[in-house]
Parts: sequence; C-alpha cells; structure tokens
Amino acid sequence: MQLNRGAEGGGRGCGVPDGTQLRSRERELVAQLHELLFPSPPPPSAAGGSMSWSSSSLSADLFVERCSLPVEAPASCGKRRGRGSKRVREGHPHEEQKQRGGGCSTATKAARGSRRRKEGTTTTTIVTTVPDFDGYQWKKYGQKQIEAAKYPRSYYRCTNSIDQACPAKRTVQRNEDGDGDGNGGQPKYTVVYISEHSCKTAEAVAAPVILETTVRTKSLAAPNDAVVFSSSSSAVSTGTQSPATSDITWSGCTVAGANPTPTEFAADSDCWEWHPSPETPAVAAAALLQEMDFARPIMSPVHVAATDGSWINDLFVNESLFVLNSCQLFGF
DNA sequence: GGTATTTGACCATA
DNA sequence: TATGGTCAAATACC
Repeated sequence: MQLNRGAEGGGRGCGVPDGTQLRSRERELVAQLHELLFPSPPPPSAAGGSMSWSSSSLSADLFVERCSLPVEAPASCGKRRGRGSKRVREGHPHEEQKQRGGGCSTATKAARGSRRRKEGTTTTTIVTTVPDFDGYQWKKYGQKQIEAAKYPRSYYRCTNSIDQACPAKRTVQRNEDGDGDGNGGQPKYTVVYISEHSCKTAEAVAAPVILETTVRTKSLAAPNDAVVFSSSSSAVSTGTQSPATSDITWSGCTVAGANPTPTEFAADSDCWEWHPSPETPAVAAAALLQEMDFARPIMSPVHVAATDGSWINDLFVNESLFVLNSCQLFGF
C-alpha cells in the first residue's frame, strides 16, 4: 500500500524531531504561513491554466485546494485531455468474438486472471479531493459505469505493472456526495488501492503531502464496517514531481513509539488553528520562513487504520516542502 | 511514430 | 444472471 511509503521512508535515516512540542510548533507555523500565502483565492494567473497537474504536483495541489472549479473526472485532470473517443467497431460482433474470445488460448484466458477482487486481497480505501497525486504513476486501463453509481469508476494499474510485474492497482470513483455542494466546491473521490507496490520508482520513495484526506480502511472480515475519519485535506506531492523542489532533500519519516489513535489525530488537527497576524502577509511569511527550521523535514503523522483494526502511523507530511513550493509559486 | 486515453465487449465471479 | 473487472482496438496528442 503506497501510503506506507512514509513509514518505509523512515528507514532512510530520518531522525525524530525534538518532540511533539516542536512538531506542533512547526505545524502551527506552517499553518500560519499557509494562511498568509492564501488569504483569498489564487490570482487568475495561477488558476488560469499556467499550472498543469503534471508539471508540478504541488502546484496543482494548491490549485485544487483553492479553486472551486469542479474536477469532472480524474482522467480529465491531466495535461492531456480527451484522448481517444468513442470506439466505432467495423467488424461484425460475431467476428469480433471469434477474433478475441474465440481465438484466445487457454493460457491467455488464464493470464487474464480473476475478474473480481478476491477476498483477502489487500485493499485500502481513501477519500480524497485529489486522487491523482499519490506519488506513483498509474496507467488507466479501463473505465466503467458502475450500477447505481452516478459517476463512472476508473481503473488504473501501476505503470510498472509490466516492467516490474508490480501488482498494484487502484480504482477511482467520484463520490456522489462530492459534487461540490457543501465542501468548498471540491468533488471527492473514493480511491481504492488494490495490492501493494512491488516496484521501485523514484516517485515511490518520496513522501506524499496529504492535505485533506479521509482515510477509510475496510476490514476484510467485515467489509461494510468501514472505519472513517477525516483529517484536513488531501494532496500528494513528491519532490521528483515538483521542479521547484529539485534541490531540496527530504524524506518521509517515522516517529518511534508513536501509535496514536484517531482521537489523537483529531487533536493534532486542532493544531492547525491559528490567530491572524497583524503584519502584512509578505512580511509575516518571511518572518515565519526565517523562524522555521528547514534543515530537517517537518513531519505530521497521518494515521491509517490497519487491516486488523489498529491505528498506525502511515506517513508523514513534509510541510516545509509545501511551504517552499508555496513561496515559489506565489513569488515570495 | 510513439504513447496515453477512451470505450465497447468480453468474461469471471458472486 | 447481474455486474465488476479487464482487454484491446480506436483515437488523440505530442
């Protein structure tokens, strides 16, 4: 499961900060800076298309975070638009069947595998407003209108599924209640991750930034009893994807011994409250940047329910990266 | 021309 | 039998 990258990244020598107080303080500073940088919707130049989803994922995150434009479907969010079109079959259906199904060898049929998710398959469900940025590269291989669902479901597999036989897949489906009413204009998507990545990619080792995510983990034993909690926002970014951060070294980290509960996480979220500064945004932002220690990653734990029902640290947010990108994006 | 996406059909599973 | 998941041709974009 890719959300574990943060935890996996913890093995790369990132130490624990000086304690929860320091982390809380740093988070508070980031929150203040964030508010300073984005007191109002972004300027038209930022939202007018100069940023693309692929050129800088973090920039895109910011765009999505602040823009109320609805995102119709994950597939249409990318730089490319509308590739392909309605397929017009020329051959007769029966001939087609001969050519495909009829001509299929037994081995080929077997290679196609099961059509439905087998019980016991590792799946993780998250609800996010930006399903595209999770640090991995996905190739869309199908889309289907699901029964009783308002929006179609898109099927993705890891781009390394062939090269490295990576079994990771995911499905993305826009939530019906995520039409933008009552949630800031941002549609929400349910992303189901199926199987874990076995591949090694540059993107995969970078910790994501989750700004606003609801994490839902389904128990295999009781799929209907989903554990749901909301944090604050979701967007995923990687250093490799963001040119603005190409010279920044950072990594995901783990905090030894930390095993917070969802309640503790909610308490963490409260740290994001802040009191407006009387200073001008630019001055205050500069002061905050000075005060913050960017020598090491700033971490915020994101807690995900494990399949056994226990809560684990799943990844950590590098907020300094977020801040630095924000500053570059808006000319600070 | 290469690659990514769309989309209807096929097929396995519940 | 219904439906979710996958395939692969067609198509668009770079």
